[in-house]
Amino acid sequence: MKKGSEATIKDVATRASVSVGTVSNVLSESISVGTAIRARVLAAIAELDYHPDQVARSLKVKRTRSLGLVLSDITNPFFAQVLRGAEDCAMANGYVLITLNSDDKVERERKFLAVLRSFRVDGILLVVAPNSGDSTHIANVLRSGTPIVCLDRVTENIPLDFVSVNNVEGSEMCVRHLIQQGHRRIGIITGSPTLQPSKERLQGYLAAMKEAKIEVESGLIKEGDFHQTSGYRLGKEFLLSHPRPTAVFVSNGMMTIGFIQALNEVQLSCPEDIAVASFDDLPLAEAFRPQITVVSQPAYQVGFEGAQLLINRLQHKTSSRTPVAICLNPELKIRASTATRLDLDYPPKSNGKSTDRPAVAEGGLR
Amino acid sequence: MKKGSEATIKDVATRASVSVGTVSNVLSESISVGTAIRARVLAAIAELDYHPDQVARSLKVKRTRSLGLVLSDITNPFFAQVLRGAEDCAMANGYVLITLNSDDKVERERKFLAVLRSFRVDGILLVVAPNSGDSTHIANVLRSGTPIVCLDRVTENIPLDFVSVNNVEGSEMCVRHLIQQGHRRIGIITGSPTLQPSKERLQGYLAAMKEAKIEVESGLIKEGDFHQTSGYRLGKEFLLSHPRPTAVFVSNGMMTIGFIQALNEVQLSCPEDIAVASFDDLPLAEAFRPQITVVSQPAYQVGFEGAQLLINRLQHKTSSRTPVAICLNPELKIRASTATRLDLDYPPKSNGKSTDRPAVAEGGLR
DNA sequence: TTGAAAGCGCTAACAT
DNA sequence: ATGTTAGCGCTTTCAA
Repeated sequence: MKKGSEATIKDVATRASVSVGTVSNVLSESISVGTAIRARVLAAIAELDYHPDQVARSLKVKRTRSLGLVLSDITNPFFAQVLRGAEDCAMANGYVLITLNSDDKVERERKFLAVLRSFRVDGILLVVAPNSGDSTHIANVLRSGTPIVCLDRVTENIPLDFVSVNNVEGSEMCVRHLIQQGHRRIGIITGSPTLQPSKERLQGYLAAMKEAKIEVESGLIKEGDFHQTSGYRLGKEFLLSHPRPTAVFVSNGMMTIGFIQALNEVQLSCPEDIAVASFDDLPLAEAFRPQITVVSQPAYQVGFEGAQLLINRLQHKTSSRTPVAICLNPELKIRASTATRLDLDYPPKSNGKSTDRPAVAEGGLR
Repeated sequence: MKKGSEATIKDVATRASVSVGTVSNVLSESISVGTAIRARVLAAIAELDYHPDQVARSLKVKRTRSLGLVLSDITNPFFAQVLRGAEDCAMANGYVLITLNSDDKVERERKFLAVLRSFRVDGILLVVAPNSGDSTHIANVLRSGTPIVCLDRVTENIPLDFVSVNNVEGSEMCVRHLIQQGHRRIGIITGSPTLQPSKERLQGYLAAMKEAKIEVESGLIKEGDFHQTSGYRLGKEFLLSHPRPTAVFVSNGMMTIGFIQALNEVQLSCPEDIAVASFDDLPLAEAFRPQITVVSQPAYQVGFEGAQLLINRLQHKTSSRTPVAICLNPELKIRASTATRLDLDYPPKSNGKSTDRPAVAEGGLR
């Protein structure tokens, strides 16, 4: 073995005066080896600082003990948590994770899947980018024999294992809560309409409104893209509109940051002038004044269970041929941003309480 | 080639009726191949959906085209940005990134470095965990011939390439700004004293204070750990202390979130009652009311330049044997949280302005 | 320009 | 219990 390069199994064998097969046996621990020889081999391994070559091993055994994780953007705290969950599960099972950020671009997704195929990852965790119906690149991966587990969103055409959160129920709970607080004129900032969770959260909103027999004007639904800037822009629109909604449900955390920013610029206070609730818990949701009511997603768990599902498939512990769908429950955390209870009598008596809420008096309670 | 597994170069060769060597040649594009044959090979590749086996290739060429990134916690927005920078640079150069979260635990770091060695990554980007002087695991990686570039922090004993931000200057600028605003009684919440950036930020604070000839009482320095909860806990301590500091410099972003939380619980307003400045820009620093004055770090660039440096080493574009140190400049972004200018006359006239700032009158301006 | 074949480090089947 | 060896898919010499 030359300095400046890794020792090989052959170096170890030579130093311990045994055959490579024997070294391999002490390494694998499945085939028993004589105690004396075993000790010699172990000593040689330590002395040479030998680290088995996974590359060579992978070529031989046709498994790399690595998983791919393609997600939209690690900068989003939700996905950072998903990653931690997936990593913990992967490491616990001896797998290593290769993470790639698709930025929700199909071209990037396509390229990254190709890269992961070349690297021969054993399986892939995928947060699909919104695609325009063409998912041949995904189908091709499957045909090559590499299992895929979808996280957070499903593919349109291909039936796949997938782990997600009950978005419909989450936003339904949340909007129902707003309604219970007396709100009728409730706005929503949605994500891109091509994204599954975005659609479902809108759906939950609509369901809750319908349940309460509240008609939804089109102006109350504004289409964002799950990024901070759209939350800011559309927040501004809502806040400056007449009549203003009395409550807004922002359908993800990044947009909520933007919304709060808008709220601060306009001179309105929350929850007196307008109530706010958000999908996604954020470390800062509790730091804001007021603290934000949120639908909290078990993000870490999404990653962990996804990885577990994938690994089970790889080890054939999951026998069913049909896709497994795990749907985790979100949790509504009611905080100060929706604390004000609107008066349900209409028209409101001039008791002074509603003087600073013209929007409510004008259009909130029909 | 069987269905359910990847096609090999041999499959392609057979289908195109050429030798594997020829297929390899069209793939590498370095050796010219007859146009007709070339076309046949390309067709076969497409038909078989062939993806070259990087594992086999790596074994042969002794390079995996993968890099390792060991950082403390991807949940911290700073590191999420670092990752994006490193990934972009890596992908642009045909490398794939394997990211591992050490949680600043040496045992995890040790294990992960071993994993990365086994996976034969070509190089490693490392945000070192605070170690107790023992960095043999790092030295061993180097001896094996794998280059390491340190990010954000340096190792104590081993001279390594490294990319970081000028922490001393950053916090010095910031504290100097607070002093210019008339503050004298300035508190600081530090990170773990074992962490390089933490030490340096404290150092900058001390330098600015010394420069202004302000004596620093020990009570003004509180030791946190760069996590949200310590910012909250120590924030509470500061805010409830008598005399209270008139300004606090929180030395990282996570702790600032906690600090704001504390600020909201105590009935104090910022910047009137107390000014706040933070190391690390956060997406929410601008969303808070008031907007927070911050020392913004070029996090993305840290990752990008680090990866570039590493790749240059791998491709022998960086000839120097001695370690390269890149130190990026942070930027002070002055915002509303430090907007109030304290009266510099002492003792303050009873003009009503200072009545709600007993701490200033009592101990701030000596 | 193209083909044939050695060999990268490892595992596993087989031989001793 | 231990040693020997073929071969995983590829690149790269060398020969044709």
